[in-house]
Amino acid sequence: MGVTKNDLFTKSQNEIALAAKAFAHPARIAILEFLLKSNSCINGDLVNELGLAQATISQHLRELKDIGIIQGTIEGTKVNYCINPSRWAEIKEKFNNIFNEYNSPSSNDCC
Amino acid sequence: MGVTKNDLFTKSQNEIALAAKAFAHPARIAILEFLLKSNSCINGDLVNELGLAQATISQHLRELKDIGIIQGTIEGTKVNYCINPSRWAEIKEKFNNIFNEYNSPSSNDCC
DNA sequence: TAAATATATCGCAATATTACGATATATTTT
DNA sequence: AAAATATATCGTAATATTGCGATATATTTA
Repeated sequence: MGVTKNDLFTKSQNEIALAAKAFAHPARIAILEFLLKSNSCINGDLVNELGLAQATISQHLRELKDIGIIQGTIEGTKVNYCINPSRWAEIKEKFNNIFNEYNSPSSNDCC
Repeated sequence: MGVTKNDLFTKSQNEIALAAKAFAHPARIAILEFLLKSNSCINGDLVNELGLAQATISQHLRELKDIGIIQGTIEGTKVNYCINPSRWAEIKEKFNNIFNEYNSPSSNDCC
C-alpha cells in the first residue's frame, strides 16, 4: 500500500499527473515565476529570493529538471537554469486539451 | 521538517499549487476525464472504471471536492458528482495565465 | 422493519515528499 | 596550491499521500 498504481492508468494520464507535479508545490511555482520574469537564473538567486535552504532549492530544481520543464547549463562554477521551450509547450498543450474539453453549462447546477 | 513552508510564498502561489494537486495523481486525472465525457457520475461508476477500491475512490473524490473542482449532490443513496463550472474556469485561467506568460525563444538554447 | 444499496470515514501500513545540515565536487580566483 | 564560490548529493527527520479493509451512516426496497 501507499504506492500509486500507475499500471491502472493510461500513459497519457500518468504523463499529465507527472507534469502537474511541477506546479503542485508553491516553491516550484515561485521558481517558475521567477524564471518567467528573469528568463534565466542560478540556484543562488533563488536561495535569496525564496528563503529556503540551498539544498532544498537544489532539490526542487532537480525535480523540475526531471520533469523536463526546465533545463540547466553549466557556466563555470554556476548552473544557469531556464525554461525548456519545447517541453513547456508540450505541457501547456496537455493542460489546454483537458481544460478545453469541458463545455460549461449555462447553469451552475450541473448535478 | 517535512512540512511545506506556505508562509514563504504568496497567496497566489499557494493557490496555484493547491489547484495543481487536483491533476497531480493519475487516478484524479482519470476521474476528471471520466466526468468530462459522461458529464456526471457516481462513486460506483468510478470503482468499476478505474479498478481501485471504493474507499480509495471516495478519498480522491473528497480531495477533488476540497479543491473545489468537482461538486456532489445527494440523490437517494447515491451521490452525483460533476465538474464545478465556475471553479473549473477559475483554475483554467490561473494555468493559462502562467502558460501564456512565457514567450518561447526562436532557439531551444535559452541558457 | 429487515435487507439491500451506496457512500463516507476510521485506522493502519507503506511509500512519497519536503526540508536542511553536512559534505562532496568542480571551477575560478588569489 | 590554497581559498573562495557555487551547486549537487547524502543522510536523516518530519509530514503528506496513497491504498484499502473494516465499519459507520443513510436511503431505498422488499
